Amino acid sequence: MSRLTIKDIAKMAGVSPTVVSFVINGKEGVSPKTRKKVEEIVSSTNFIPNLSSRRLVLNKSFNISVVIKSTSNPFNDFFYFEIIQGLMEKNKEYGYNIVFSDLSDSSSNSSFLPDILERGDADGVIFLQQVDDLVLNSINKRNIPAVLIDSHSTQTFPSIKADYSIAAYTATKHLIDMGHNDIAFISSNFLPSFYSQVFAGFSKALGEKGGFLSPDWMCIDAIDGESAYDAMTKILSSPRRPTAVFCATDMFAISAMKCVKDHGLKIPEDVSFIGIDDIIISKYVEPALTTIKIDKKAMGTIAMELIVNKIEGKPAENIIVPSDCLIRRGSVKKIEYI
Amino acid sequence: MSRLTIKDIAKMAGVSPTVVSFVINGKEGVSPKTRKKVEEIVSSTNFIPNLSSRRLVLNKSFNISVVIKSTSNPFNDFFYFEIIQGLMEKNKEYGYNIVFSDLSDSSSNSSFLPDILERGDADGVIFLQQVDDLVLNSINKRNIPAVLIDSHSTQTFPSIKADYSIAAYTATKHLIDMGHNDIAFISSNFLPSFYSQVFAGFSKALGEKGGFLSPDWMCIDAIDGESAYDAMTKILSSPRRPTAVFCATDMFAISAMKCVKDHGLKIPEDVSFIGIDDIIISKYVEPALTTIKIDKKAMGTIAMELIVNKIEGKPAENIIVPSDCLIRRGSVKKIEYI
DNA sequence: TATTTAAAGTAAAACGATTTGTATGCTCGA
DNA sequence: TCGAGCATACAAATCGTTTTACTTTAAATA
Repeated sequence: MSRLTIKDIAKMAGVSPTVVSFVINGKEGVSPKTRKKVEEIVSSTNFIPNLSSRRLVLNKSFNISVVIKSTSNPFNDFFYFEIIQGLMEKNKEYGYNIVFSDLSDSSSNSSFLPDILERGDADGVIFLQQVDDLVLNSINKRNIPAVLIDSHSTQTFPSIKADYSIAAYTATKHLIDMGHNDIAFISSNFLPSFYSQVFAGFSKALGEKGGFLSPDWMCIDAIDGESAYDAMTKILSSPRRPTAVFCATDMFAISAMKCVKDHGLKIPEDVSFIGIDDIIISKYVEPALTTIKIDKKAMGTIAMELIVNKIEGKPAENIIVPSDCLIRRGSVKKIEYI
Repeated sequence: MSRLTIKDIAKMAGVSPTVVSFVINGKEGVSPKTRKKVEEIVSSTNFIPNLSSRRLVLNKSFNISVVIKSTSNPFNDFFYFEIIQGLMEKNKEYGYNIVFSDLSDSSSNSSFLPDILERGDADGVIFLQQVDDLVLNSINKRNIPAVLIDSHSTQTFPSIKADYSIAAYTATKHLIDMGHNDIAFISSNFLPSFYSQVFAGFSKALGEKGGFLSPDWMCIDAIDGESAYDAMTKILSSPRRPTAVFCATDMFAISAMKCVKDHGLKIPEDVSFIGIDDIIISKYVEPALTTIKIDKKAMGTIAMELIVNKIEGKPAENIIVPSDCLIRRGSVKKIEYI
């Protein structure tokens, strides 16, 4: 027994397929009486119109492609998953298929795009994290509705970003409020936009209080856990030791903390730490990491809204999610001046 | 300018659409000469046949639904993501769309299935983690090819499982080999199959060496981080203290370790710990957790193979992935008997 | 009552592929 | 030379919807 078609329903209701289609799609031109009759049959038979044929005639795939880079470091997985939960939750309102693709699979073709986009099998695409400009160019050429999440791209696409300047400011200010004056800085300059935001926020807070900024304590080229560890080693080898370390990401913070512990120092007694992101691990390291929460789930729900707007031809602006939520945990010591 | 169709290609090649279709699908009945001509035009125009129409005529969605429970605890995210990476990697060979759905969205309908399955818009489905029997019944009724990952269901579906009996045995044996005799046990009995495997492995190892099994140290009803913490509290309050704790999951281990630290005891000097799973966090806690690796990525790639076999009508057996890989880190102390 | 107008319903043509059945041309053997 | 047999190629039907253009029916107007 194969699935019911619209013709079957039409026959059962004693009307033409057109009427059934009208009823299902809530269109005008059907009398209340027949509308009701059709509706009853539709619901009693649990009829759902065949999606393949709708796709064909409407020239719409009902797919939204979500692109990730599986080659990135495992810490990103935490981000991804929270974002994805946001996407899926919001999508319940829309009913698209959320299709995952990995950017690395584009090696097969020449356009740098995942296969699903190449085939024209998605109504829109959401990119998680940083995307290559080559990819975005292809997207532009093909006129595919796209939304970027947390990307520091020069291209103009609707995007959802965190304000890392505010995050860095909030974090640094907290250190200062807790009595710290000698603060080290570990960040990445790999993404210029990210870096300039972080540095702006950091130095603004420091400037307000006339804090001390030692070149020995400035590390701007961390890129992963290892390099953050190395950066911390260098900072510890400088003549003076900072009382606190500001880290542009929780990942940097966790690795740098490990370095400090390996040197036999105590956190936060000897050195305090603060990060940005609030990844899941941060709650479980010893001591738990004080950090600024970046609400990835919210980024997901907003991304879903934006992409659907874009698909439907409505305007889709850039959104910046609040990024000043301080999560106090155990990695920052309050310095009392007696 | 809209996409090329098979008719356009046919016209350009001076043949009928039938021939183009045959060439694209590698079918017999086309002369080498025309085949070559068509192939050239197809590749020079980058022609890709419209998927929607293929779906309609072939009655195939080219979608595989991957079902997760977003309501589960955040630790699961780690599993999920590794599995998903395995799925996607293997899928490069097949070219399906990997579509995510959340089981909790089934509240809208009465069949307990995610919408995509309800609509008949997936050729198969992969369930991550434990699934309700109600759901599986619906799947059975609808004859949807399905594969279960790491599920302890009574129903018969092709599945990919870890052997937690071997894992527990390997873990416990390691503790014994390291000189431990007094070993506590923290597990969940929420899933009977999981529990019986874990206990079998644990007690087998203990039995071989005539180890000591104290009822004070047996906790079988942990369910999450909190309850594992509480279980550990109880164990510590017993008259004698174990030298090591076996935990059925890394999550339990990490929480129980926290409890031990909160009691002012040292790991592994005072108490040793071993877990099962090797989730990402385990590497970052203090001390890093010694554990048995469950290869989630492999489970993903195998799941993809199984579901495609099932879809294509080939046999798909049950697979048990090796579960005896010990990851030695810092949470187990070697007891020297002088 | 005759005529106009709006409302309700339908038949048929799309959408773009696959596939079946048929026609054409060619080679080969008798 | 004729027909059988085979390899190629094609026309047309099909999948299940949506949508356009048209027909019927009923109500409203004069």
